[in-house]
Amino acid sequence: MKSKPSIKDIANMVGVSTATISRYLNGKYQSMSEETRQRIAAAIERMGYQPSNIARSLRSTKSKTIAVLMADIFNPYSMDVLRGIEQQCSEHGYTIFICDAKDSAQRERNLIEEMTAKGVDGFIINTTGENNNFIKGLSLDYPVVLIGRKINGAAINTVAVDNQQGIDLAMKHLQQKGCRAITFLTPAPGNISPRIERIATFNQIAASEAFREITCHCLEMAALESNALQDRLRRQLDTRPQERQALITANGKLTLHVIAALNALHLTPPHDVLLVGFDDTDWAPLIRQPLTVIAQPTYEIGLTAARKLILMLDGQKTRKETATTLLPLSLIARETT
Amino acid sequence: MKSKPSIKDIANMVGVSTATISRYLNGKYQSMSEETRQRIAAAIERMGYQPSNIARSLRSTKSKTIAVLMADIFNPYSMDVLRGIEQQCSEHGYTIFICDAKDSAQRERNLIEEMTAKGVDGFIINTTGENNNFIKGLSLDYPVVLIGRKINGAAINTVAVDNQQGIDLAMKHLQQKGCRAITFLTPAPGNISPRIERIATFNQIAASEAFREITCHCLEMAALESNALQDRLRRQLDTRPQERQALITANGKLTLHVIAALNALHLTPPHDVLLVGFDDTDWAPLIRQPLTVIAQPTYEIGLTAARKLILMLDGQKTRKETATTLLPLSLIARETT
DNA sequence: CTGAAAGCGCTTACAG
DNA sequence: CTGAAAGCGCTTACAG
Repeated sequence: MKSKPSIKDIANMVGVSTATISRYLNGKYQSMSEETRQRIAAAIERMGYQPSNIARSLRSTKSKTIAVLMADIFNPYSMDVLRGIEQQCSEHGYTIFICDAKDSAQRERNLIEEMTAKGVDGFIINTTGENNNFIKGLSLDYPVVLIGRKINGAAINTVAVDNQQGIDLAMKHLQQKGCRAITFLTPAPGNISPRIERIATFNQIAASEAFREITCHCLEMAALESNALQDRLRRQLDTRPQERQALITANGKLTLHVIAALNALHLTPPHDVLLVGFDDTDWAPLIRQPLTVIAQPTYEIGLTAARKLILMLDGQKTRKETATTLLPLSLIARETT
Repeated sequence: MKSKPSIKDIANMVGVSTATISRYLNGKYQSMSEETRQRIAAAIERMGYQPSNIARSLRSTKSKTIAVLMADIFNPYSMDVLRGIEQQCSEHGYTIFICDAKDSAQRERNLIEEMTAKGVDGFIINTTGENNNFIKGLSLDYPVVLIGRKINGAAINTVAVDNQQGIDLAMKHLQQKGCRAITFLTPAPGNISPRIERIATFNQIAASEAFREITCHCLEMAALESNALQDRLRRQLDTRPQERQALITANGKLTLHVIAALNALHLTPPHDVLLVGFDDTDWAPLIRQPLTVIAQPTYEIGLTAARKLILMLDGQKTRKETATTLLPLSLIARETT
């Protein structure tokens, strides 16, 4: 392993000081002669020299890296969001550390500390919802953009989705299809804003005049293991066996489990029960019955979040506009409804 | 943004030199008095001091970071592999840069250079197959572990899967189900070793005595867009309309497209055609007909690769054993066959 | 247009 | 048990 050349080697080779090489590296070509510039270029080329980012970071206290923390990276939602973030960041010369909190608040905190120690320039966070004060504190020291999940009363830039609209879309759709009973299946909301918003909107619409004739239930699913889920679904659907019933599932992962349970119960949408899921996953159109879905603009969420953070990082001023960007959801009607 | 305390601040606070603080940080407790040690601990705690990893990296030329390059990160295979890598790395104090080459050789090269500039300690690479010499060169300067895709004649540690066995599993299974025609659908092999191996094994078994009565075709799919694929499949299946036919798809992404095409053609497995796919994706059991699958031990692949690399990094000697670990595939029979 | 010099925050022989 | 000092590879006023 031949040790890599440093700025000093290049300086010696060209016969100038390291300062000049540094200027070259930073594109300050006006402050050197054309000849010097060309000789430096040649030497760098010949030696295959690459400046050390870590040395640069140490000096400039900018590392050109961003930490991206996801509450659960293996949620299909997260994957697409990451794609958007990645695209935007690499375009602007930022590298990202992708971190998975695995739905653990403790892990989330550790990761944040680890990342500050790594010297990242900023954070994009899809939070577990359990570290609100911690993250508020972080946002005082670092540029932070929140994704999907808001933190109450914090002046933190946020990119989220219009959950009211999403639930509205789903319920109107099902109403139109003649459903007489709608059950909303959601994970326990915890401190997670989109879950809270969706549940609140669901209940609100359920209580509205327009839905007087429709029985609405919100069901928090704790356990996702197959038997419990089957039991729960069977009981729920048996309540009104004669009526046209519908299920709304709050995210892609949950949908997958619900479909498995439905299969096991030999219940086929839309005949036995209508089904609308949040998140347009890649398998949604191909499932036993292609799935009607509330699609999140996942790629755009990631893109927007990254763009915001980069604006904060590169922007002339500390752009403290702290806006919450609300992106729209859309309903894609397929065979399950 | 109050600037973070440095080792100097702690040293001043405690009234010792930075050398002593550094020793403390590196756990060299034997070389300081119990009292000093406790006072340092207290000061660090009080100030919320965190050592700067980038400064440490600069000094020690170890960054405790690993670059993970994936040819295509949005392949379901890649996701699970990453999970295994992540788990193993974080357990050993390594942070990973996840990079997506997006199937571009050029991008792959750029990423590698970028990562060396970032000062990573080693590489885990699922290569595009187009940078063999480049990666061989890299492996001379850095610890490298290859994932899934081998590089010919290179002394590089590799974690791969037993593709011969996988194809064998699939074909025997289909033979047993009474198929008279088997078509293997694969992306163009390029320089990608598992594709080459699977195609070779397929042809080899097809030519064997045991398969004399079975018509076997290997079909390289260039375009995945729906119409072209439908046409191609229709033509292939129309060849022998009277016989029991089967399809083997070479990876999860391809499977998804094939299923979509089959749906469009109103062909339902296993009635109209049997279907075995490589990769046990999360949607595989839930598809219109739960999918028979050759499952890769994806998580284990990632885990093993990371473990190998860490052994090279942390190991006392440069363990140049350069073994290729071959992991077994398994067949999960579901409703499509 | 260019260089000398200080310094970013650590680590590590060396000396005591 | 502890410190002074050099140095990792850069950048950046400052001076010319």
